[in-house]
Amino acid sequence: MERLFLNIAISPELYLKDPESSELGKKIVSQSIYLINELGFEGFTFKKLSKKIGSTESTIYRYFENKHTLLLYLTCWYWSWVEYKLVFETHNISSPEERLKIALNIITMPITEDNSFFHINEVLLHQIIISESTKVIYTKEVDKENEKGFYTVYKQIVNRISDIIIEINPDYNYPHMLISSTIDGALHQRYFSQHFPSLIDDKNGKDCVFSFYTDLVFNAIK
Amino acid sequence: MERLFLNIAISPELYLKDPESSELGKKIVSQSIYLINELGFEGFTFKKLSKKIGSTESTIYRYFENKHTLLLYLTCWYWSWVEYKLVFETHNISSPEERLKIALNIITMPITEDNSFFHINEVLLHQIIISESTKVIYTKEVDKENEKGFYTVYKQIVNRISDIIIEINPDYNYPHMLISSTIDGALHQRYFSQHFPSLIDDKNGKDCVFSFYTDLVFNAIK
DNA sequence: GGATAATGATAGTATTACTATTATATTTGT
DNA sequence: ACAAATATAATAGTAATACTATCATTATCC
Repeated sequence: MERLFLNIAISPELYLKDPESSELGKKIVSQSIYLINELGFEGFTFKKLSKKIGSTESTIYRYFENKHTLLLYLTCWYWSWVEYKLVFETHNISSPEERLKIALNIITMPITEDNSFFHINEVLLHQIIISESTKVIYTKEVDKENEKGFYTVYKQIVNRISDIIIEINPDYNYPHMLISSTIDGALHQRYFSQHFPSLIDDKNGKDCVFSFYTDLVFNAIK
Repeated sequence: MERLFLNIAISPELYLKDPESSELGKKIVSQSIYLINELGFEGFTFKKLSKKIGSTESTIYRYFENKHTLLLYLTCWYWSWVEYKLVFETHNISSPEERLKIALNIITMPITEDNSFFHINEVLLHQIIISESTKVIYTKEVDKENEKGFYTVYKQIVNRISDIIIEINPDYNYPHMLISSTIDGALHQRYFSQHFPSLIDDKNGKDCVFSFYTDLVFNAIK
């Protein structure tokens, strides 16, 4: 993908001070990605992050309410980036089957290179989405956070791809469930391939997560 | 399901003292289920649990190393119970298609009644599996815990159902991935139906999670 | 009835997840 | 260039969490 000047817009309710507005803010975000990967979300603290970036705990608290909100910020960034790729790469392609293939590629394939659009390492962010993002949603605060619109980007992605499915087969009954279970399942399968390889069927050389879901989706809707 | 005298065997490495061996132990397990549901796993502490059961923190620590291990114990119990149901209900059924349907029913349908075999409320335990069980597996300790065999029951379930699939269609390439993604996807979709209903396609009266996955699996393997 | 084991009561520690205060830089407007 | 505003650093403090340790008190078991 070529280098572009684009901005990923994140809901201002997710931060106290926009981390994009200062060098320190960008450092908080970029270094948190390394640290969460290294320590896991449970082991990650603002104190450790402040030490890593040579700042203080209280300064980080001026940007983010707490570490949960920071993780939510990162996941929103990720899904906004995925949505951008989705729109960009399916643009001007008339065949809905072709568009669906591209979409499945985007949501199920591993991120292998960091495009360095931003101060954000996309490869490591993807790894956080795989290993830590369920912790954002599985809390007692989901409904409150959902009302605030923090999950709308994710829902938009599901809706966009569902629309392609309905275009291909208007009679298919479960487009949303098919896509949300593909998105989340693909992340889950990547985690499994890292930790429970016996549950992964990868005989052939191809990326089995991608081919499994492509096969699954096209068989389901045809 | 009829009342039976059966024991669910849990790896002794999961506890310091077997909670099944005393009334207090059973109380710890049974009441933890209510409290985790009420507070969420993050809000749940041994201190609060000890207060609820009229005991002390240190006593609970004599049974379980920490709250993570207790949750792991609960999930192992749940999957052992599911495996038991799987074996029992598919027994003596010759048609693999029929057995697959039964298996899909067991892994995707909601638990609506508490059979009271035990001191464990299965309806609430299922809710914990839906809302909290990802937290057991998505930690930095997965590999270590996997080596200790804490996830073998889950893997056995996947293998059992995969075997049925191979019996139906020996050429299907992704039996393990299909089943693990169905098991986890069904839990995920139940959570979504509780918190993100717009992503659930339930036009007809039937249980859409069950019918979605039945449709999906049979189309994938045929 | 004495030994053994289980539980209760209490105390203590390091860490976490913050909040508050003040001092020192840095930026900005004029 | 200089005052005013703002951002950050340094430090301290608090309540809660996740434990560990000790010792007294009850049950139970041979």
